[in-house]
Amino acid sequence: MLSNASKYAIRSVLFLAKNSSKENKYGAKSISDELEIPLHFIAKLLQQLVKANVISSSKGPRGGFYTTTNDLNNNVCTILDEIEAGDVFEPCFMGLPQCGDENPCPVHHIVAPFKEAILEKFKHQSIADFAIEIKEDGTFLSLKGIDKK
Amino acid sequence: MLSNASKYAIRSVLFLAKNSSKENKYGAKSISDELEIPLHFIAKLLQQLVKANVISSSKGPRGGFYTTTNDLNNNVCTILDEIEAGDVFEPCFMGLPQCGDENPCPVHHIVAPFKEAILEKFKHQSIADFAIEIKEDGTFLSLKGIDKK
DNA sequence: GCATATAAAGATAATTTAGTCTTTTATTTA
DNA sequence: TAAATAAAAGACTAAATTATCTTTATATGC
Repeated sequence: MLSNASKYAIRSVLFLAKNSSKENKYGAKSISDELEIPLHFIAKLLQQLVKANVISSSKGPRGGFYTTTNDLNNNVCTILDEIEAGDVFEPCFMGLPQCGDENPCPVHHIVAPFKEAILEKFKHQSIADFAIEIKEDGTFLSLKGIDKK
Repeated sequence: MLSNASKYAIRSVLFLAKNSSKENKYGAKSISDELEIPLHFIAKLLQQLVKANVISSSKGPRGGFYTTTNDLNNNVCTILDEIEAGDVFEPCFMGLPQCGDENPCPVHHIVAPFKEAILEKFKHQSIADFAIEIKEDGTFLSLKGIDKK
């Protein structure tokens, strides 16, 4: 459903939202290490997100990527709009060109509520709120070094 | 989540399950037309499914693809096992290598129930039952010629 | 001001997925 | 038995996605 690029981008932004500040920046290298994402790939994506004002950056020693309180007003869909070509959630799960409530594919009744739920989160929850939730719930953006049960 | 190949294959098999019989076969061309799938692409997939005993075929005039009652005992996951490399539903929505109930990503609680629901259908409902349900519910495998609302 | 660290930019390469084309083989029917 | 039809098989092409590499620009600290 999401491309690797989108997954990488979302996790990176949420990571910065959770951990960074103007005084505490993260270089592409450390994000790459922390989230186990190919360095040059995530570097590209981060650049793109800076240009789109989703995150911020500064060059030079002690430079890196970070989020401002203003950046945090965005939501996850802002990221997707930047990375993906079209609407990621529009295409029918079974590939029908015009699947919808009126003309449903055989799994529409299962897929539609899921899409709604995820869209609610991605569209209507700010990055800031999402990051707070992640802190509170203790969910993960990386499982580096976590021993699998 | 599903590749085009999988979507094409699933729709084709369900189409045959719903419409075909030993006496009423469908050529690759008519399936391609009916479901609006590239001819040579679906031809390849159908061949693959015949070899895997998911559907049946016969060559020559009045030949084509069809399903036997035995074929119909399969389920959708049988198709996916044939077309896709690994488990389509295993990968985490956010890309975490070991996301699960113990170590959930930030959307695991939304995604997991969906995966369960779709897997229940794809793994535990026979193609036969699925086709019956499609007939009863009037859901669509193709929207060719349906006027969009 | 110089060395260094880091993002920015752009070119290139590799892989996967999607789609097409051609030839061969089997079956049916006249 | 010949002609027609349709699947089977395999080679090939195209496009999208993923990933890498190299160079340039900019800010920092000494």
